[in-house]
Amino acid sequence: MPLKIYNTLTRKVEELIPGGIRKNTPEEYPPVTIYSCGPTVYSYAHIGNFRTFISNDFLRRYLKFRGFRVNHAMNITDVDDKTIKGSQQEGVTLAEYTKKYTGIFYEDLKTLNIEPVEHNPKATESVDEMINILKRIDENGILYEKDGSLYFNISKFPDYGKLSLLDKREIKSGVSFDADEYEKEDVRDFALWKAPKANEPFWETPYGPGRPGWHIECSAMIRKIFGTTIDIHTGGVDLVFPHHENEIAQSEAAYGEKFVRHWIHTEHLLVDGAKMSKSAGNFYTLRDLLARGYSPRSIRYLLMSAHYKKQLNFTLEGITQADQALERIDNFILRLNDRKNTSGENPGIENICSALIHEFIETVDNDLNISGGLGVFFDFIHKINTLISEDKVSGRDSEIVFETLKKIDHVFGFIFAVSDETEDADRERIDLLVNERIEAKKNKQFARADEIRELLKSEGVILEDTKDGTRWKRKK
RNA sequence: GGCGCUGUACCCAAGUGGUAAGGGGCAGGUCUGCAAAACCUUUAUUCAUCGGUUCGAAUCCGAUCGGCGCCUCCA
Repeated sequence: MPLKIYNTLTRKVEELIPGGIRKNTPEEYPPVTIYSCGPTVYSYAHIGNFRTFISNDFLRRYLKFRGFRVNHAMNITDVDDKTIKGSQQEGVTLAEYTKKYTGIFYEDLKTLNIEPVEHNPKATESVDEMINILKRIDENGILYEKDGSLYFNISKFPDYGKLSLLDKREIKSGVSFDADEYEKEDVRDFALWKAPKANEPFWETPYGPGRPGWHIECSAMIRKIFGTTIDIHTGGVDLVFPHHENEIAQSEAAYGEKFVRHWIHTEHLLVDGAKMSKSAGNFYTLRDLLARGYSPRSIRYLLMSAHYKKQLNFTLEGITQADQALERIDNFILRLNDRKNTSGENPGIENICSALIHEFIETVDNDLNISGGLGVFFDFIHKINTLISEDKVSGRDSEIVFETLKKIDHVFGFIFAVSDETEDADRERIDLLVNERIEAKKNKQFARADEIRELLKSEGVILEDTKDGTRWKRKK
């Protein structure tokens, strides 16, 4: 069973064939080249941004889990209207300004347990490659200059519009296509290079000074890192038009070869059923949510748990539900830990574990069906839980289960990766109290036992009396 | 107006021709000194509505109604 993913360009679910030449196993393929449109570092990224980045992270992790090697780049857009404006308002250089928000962005990625990727190119460090592309487009007669800016001539690139089905679109009357204050021959031509304005940073080129148009940044970084056709290009749906359409036009017009094999677009996150916006009061950054006491792990779970091609309606209630799902996983791990010192061996465990891996792959291979994968995973927990209740899981068995959980967590990143669950400083004291309570119960001093239970409860520690003894956990 | 996503139980959410996964919640049960927690069991003759194709449809086709997004910077 091959891994299949929906391709925005062809509008079909297609097998992923890295390098374009079919091989027998994932390991035989060349590394999967992936480019993800990253953030513009002008402010804190919001949770909608992180939905896309988590969906990219899931793709990357799953490919590795399946045995593919990956070579993944995510850019940092560190020059555009917003970053320039922001730096001017704060009275700092563009570089200082973007450095601050780039740092914050990386911190947030780490908080959400999003894996670092192999390359993080910056637009400002890729200007040489942009000039190369400008030259090639110029040589091919598709570039024109007007008032110091350079434009892409859509009429000379017949393939223009194939990603966004532009020929099928009709322009709503009243929508201005000329909103960026630059003169163009055709309203749909787009700026490759923008003439410098007063007090704005600029770079020297053979075509004169100026700064990059937004779209050419990505084309240049992809060329610089990967050189040729890449396997996967990802981004949010809003980037289909015009950003990705323009990337295709530039790169293919410049180099005459296929730009990208698979386009993957993550649908938008809604908040309380509507588009997130500051004016609507439903705009959240990651840090807003953390300040309200929600855990990064729950947020990761929630953002990950729905299929990438469907809009995800984010609610605070949803985080709570995600948190409860995670608690089921945590309780499972606690129960598993309790089996550590039991002896014996249940041959059925190994079968259940390998069945989980097989079913998981079979499910998720179908266009990254994460919800289905979660279903398979919770089924597995249920099966093992039942065996634990029947006393049919030994210490050795539990180790096999743990190994399986670790494998799956390479994809999920929320089973064990719990940065917010550090070693409890009060562990010793709590253990002592718990033991005192066990003694009290033995001696039928129930008043004292209840007193200890209440004391710990007031500190947020929950005791669980099981038939094998008492264990405790922190209330979330 | 065009394009795209979408409508599955109280909430979240899989399932694209073979008879409704999973999580939360609710309700029972087990365990317990009592509780709590945990675990177990149960919870949609039905998939927005209407019609069609088919031996068979949530899944395909047509119509209708509804939610959301994009078409302007945007993950």
